[in-house]
Amino acid sequence: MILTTQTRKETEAIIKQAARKVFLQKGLAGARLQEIADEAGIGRTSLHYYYKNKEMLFNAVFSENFQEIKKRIPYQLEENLALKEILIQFTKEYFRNAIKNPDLDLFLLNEFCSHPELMLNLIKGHEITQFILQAFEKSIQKGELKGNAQQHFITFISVTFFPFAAKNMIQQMLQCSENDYIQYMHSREDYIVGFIHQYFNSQL
Amino acid sequence: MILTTQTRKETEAIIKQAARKVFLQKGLAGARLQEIADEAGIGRTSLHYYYKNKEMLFNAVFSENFQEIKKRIPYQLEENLALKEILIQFTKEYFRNAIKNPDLDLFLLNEFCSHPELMLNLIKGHEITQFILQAFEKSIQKGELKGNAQQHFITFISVTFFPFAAKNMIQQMLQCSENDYIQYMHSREDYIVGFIHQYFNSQL
DNA sequence: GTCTATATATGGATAGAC
DNA sequence: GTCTATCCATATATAGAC
Repeated sequence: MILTTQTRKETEAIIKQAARKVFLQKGLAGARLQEIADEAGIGRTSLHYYYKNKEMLFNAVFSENFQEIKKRIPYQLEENLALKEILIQFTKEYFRNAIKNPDLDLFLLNEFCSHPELMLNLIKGHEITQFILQAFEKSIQKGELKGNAQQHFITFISVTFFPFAAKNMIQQMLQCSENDYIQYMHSREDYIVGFIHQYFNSQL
Repeated sequence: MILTTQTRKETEAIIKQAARKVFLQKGLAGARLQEIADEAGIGRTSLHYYYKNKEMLFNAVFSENFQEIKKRIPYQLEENLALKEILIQFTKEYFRNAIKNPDLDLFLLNEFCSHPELMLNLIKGHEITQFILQAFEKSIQKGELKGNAQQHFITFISVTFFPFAAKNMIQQMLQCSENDYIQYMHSREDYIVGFIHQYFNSQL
């Protein structure tokens, strides 16, 4: 670490980055303040100077991860864009950001179990879920799609979200390196666009 | 709880079931022995009579979950079954078992992160992954499918596995009860069969 | 703002009566 | 085989010197 005079904000940023790494790997219960302090290169008790306790540190980190996930989701989608276009835009934006941070997805999935109230807020503050779900419903009404909006929706988030959440599982199933995995995800973006087109064609 | 004379095995079964519930929910680090004991209806310290410590209890439970996942996977698939049939049979068998135990899927996903070596064994002992992957490759060679076997494979496990791993997330996104979720998963089985048929048709 | 020392809380493990 | 009491380790949190 380079010795310079750091502002409080800078030190906090270093701590949060260290904490993020440990929390994503070990979870809230499994993370040790010692490990976070080591990772940040400061004394363990100094952590308390910046963040009163573990939970507040977790919340600080979490609310940033939270923002990061939001950034993956294009909320400027126009109202009367065709469903196909909505899905394609969503996918591109999501992939662009998720490839950089695939660890966040599994973390989120776990948070939905352990802190459902918090996650409900994330969803509610940001009505993309309802927007896409309703777009599916409209599309069914228009006769572009058959069947059930919920099932289509589940399929869509499965093929986009899961490959990131299951990063480690996929690597081991395909017996490939991390680099190979990243390659697969890069080419998966185009694959999904094709998948969306076929999904609509085959339903007619 | 009904008071009868229990054999050691029976008591162990009760403890493991209680422990399973708590471990799946909280993970190894987050689980409290007190909670497991309460759930099992015995004293906290009595746990130690049956299992020396937390880790041994965890391993006992884990090795059973391990068996349970194996049961979901039909390994008696015939060699020259058509890919479409392989996928349909796999899906039916998987859903039949996963609906009863959707919690296991997220647990597994996490284990692939925290204990990759163990999980690799699970995969290797049971070559279903390679079998399906190769079936995709053969199908591409035969001209039934276009594109990349790995991408098709990832899509297939995404649409089958993810809806269980993301149980809580889906419930909150769709703002539905647990019963509604189970209903969706029951009807999803047929949806997936349709999905598989369309997947092949649209590729021609 | 960081360190040493120390307090406190929690939870896991053991001993021994019954 | 279960309970009470107790111990001990770990990890979080605080106080106060520097």
